[in-house]
Amino acid sequence: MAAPATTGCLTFCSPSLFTKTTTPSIPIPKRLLSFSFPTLINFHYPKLSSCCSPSQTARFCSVLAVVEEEAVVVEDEINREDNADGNEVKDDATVQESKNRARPCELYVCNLPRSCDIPELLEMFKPFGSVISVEVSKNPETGISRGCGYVTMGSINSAKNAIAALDGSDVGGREMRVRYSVDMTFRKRNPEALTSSPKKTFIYESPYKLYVGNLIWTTKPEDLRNHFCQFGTVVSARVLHDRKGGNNRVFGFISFSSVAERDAALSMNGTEFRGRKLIVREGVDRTEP
DNA sequence: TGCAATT
Repeated sequence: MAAPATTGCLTFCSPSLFTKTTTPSIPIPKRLLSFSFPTLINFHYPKLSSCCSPSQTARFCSVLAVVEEEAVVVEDEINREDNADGNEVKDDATVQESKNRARPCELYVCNLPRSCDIPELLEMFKPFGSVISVEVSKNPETGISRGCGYVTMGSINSAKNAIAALDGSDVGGREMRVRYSVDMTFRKRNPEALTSSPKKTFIYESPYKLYVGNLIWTTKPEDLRNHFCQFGTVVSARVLHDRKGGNNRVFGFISFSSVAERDAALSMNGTEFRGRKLIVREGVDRTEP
């Protein structure tokens, strides 16, 4: 039997996080999740086995987190003691922690070709918003992909868009499935859970939103994002198609991380984008209740 | 290598 791999790579986003995770009591953060920090630090763990139990190591060697732009650690499950008998005894704190594990932007991806790895997955999801993390589940002994993985997006909106665009699409001859990830701790293999959407609605778009009209038919969210990122951090980009009543218009919404960025982007009104004069004005907030 | 898979 091949020895389990002992290397992994985690990307951190702030110095304090880095410091915290390198203390002996909390050797490795289990999860990387959303929201902004300014600094990205790459940190490699050459010897996971020296600070984790074998089972924990096995879990970890199948995970490689790729973090772009923003992230923060919210859990340190790896530090939890293994039960000596191997029995699943969960204390109240553990149960509570799992219940609190709201991951509305995390997607479960399956039916991937075994050859599909993190960079390829990242490329597929990037057009739909900032990608917080990409993981591919692998057999720790063989290192071969299990054909499924997790992609955490930076917003519910980008998660939704990614599902809409990517679920059922062809990846290497297979029909890739993209669903919201669900916590399997309490409801193992519940088929309904596969189609469930997050209970909690967080922020779909930032309040600093603009309407962008008069787009050409082929405009994609990433085109909008690329065009407007010169003004700062694009939180979300959406493109809508309206062909009702003889209309054939394409418009979109773009949101920024600050009012200053939003205001700067207003200057695009009347400018040309792919042969058409853009209409850019303040977006009406129609966030769902 | 696969028709279900959940870190």
